[in-house]
Amino acid sequence: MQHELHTDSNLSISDFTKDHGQDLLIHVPEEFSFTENYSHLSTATNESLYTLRNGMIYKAIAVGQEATIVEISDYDEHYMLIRFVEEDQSISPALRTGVAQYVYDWFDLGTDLAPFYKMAAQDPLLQQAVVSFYGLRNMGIPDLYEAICWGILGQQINLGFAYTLKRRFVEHFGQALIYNGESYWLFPTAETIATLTVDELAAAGMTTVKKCEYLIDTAQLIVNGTLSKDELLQATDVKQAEKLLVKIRGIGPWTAHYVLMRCLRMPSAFPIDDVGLHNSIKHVLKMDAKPTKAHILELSAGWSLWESYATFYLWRFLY
DNA sequence: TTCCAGGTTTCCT
DNA sequence: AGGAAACATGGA
Repeated sequence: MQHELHTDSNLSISDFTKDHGQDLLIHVPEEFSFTENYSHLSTATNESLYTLRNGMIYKAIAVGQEATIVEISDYDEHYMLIRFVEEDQSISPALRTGVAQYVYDWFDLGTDLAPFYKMAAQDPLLQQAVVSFYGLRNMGIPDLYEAICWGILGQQINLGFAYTLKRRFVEHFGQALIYNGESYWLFPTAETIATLTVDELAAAGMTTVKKCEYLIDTAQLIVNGTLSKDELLQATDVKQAEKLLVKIRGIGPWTAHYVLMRCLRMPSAFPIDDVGLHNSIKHVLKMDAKPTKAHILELSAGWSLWESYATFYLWRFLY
């Protein structure tokens, strides 16, 4: 798998961060626009896991058993600023490093987008996208359980309702950190959900019974170690990783690729069945009907190793 | 009421 | 392996 990743794994997070008093500066690559990523985040309706205010991002982040609330903002051309907002909280070195790692992963700062932009400039579907959204990163979901849940919740329902379900799930079973009287939520842990019953999830407003089963089953697989990021990363390629995921009830090809794209960061992950992707292609090419799968395969023939970024950029047209 | 939504499972050649 | 049918549920 390593040969497929666009990142340099020999570097550690400390190579990208520096202290700024109590706060932290994190280095951003050249092809990066804070505004563009902020604007992407602002398209989420009814998001329960972060808050946007005055150009700054507020989010609770857990690292092991610790957690804190951070404020992320644009600093200068080369850095973002991560501020630990809880005044009298002492931040352990492990938490500090973990937060930096999380933000680095969340914004996918390790990917060199130059080759993608070069390819996209010649691609009829992508050339407009990469101009319009220059500096946008594939903002991911670093936590595997969260990524799988979000995939499952989003299956075959409109996105607005998916956000409603996620909020109910988070606010019933997640943990809230309080700052200035406002709650900042951590996504429920697999450990928490693994012990619940379908009835308990249903009582929390998770109206689709099948989804409840899938959420609990996958939580148990993660808790008992059957399913992990390490296991998936050891797959030789996307196809094999997909096989590992699709074995699980509730995870089909779409969810598998969605998770491989947004959590495992596999460049070739490609949720080709995604109705949003279809609508976006239809929009960009001014088509009367949604493209067929065969047509999409043709259109994406030149995207090798950038399928996931291409998809992410095309989605951006939908909002 | 009908149709659609960031699909998956089941069942069928 | 690949394809059609069944399935579930809220919102427009």
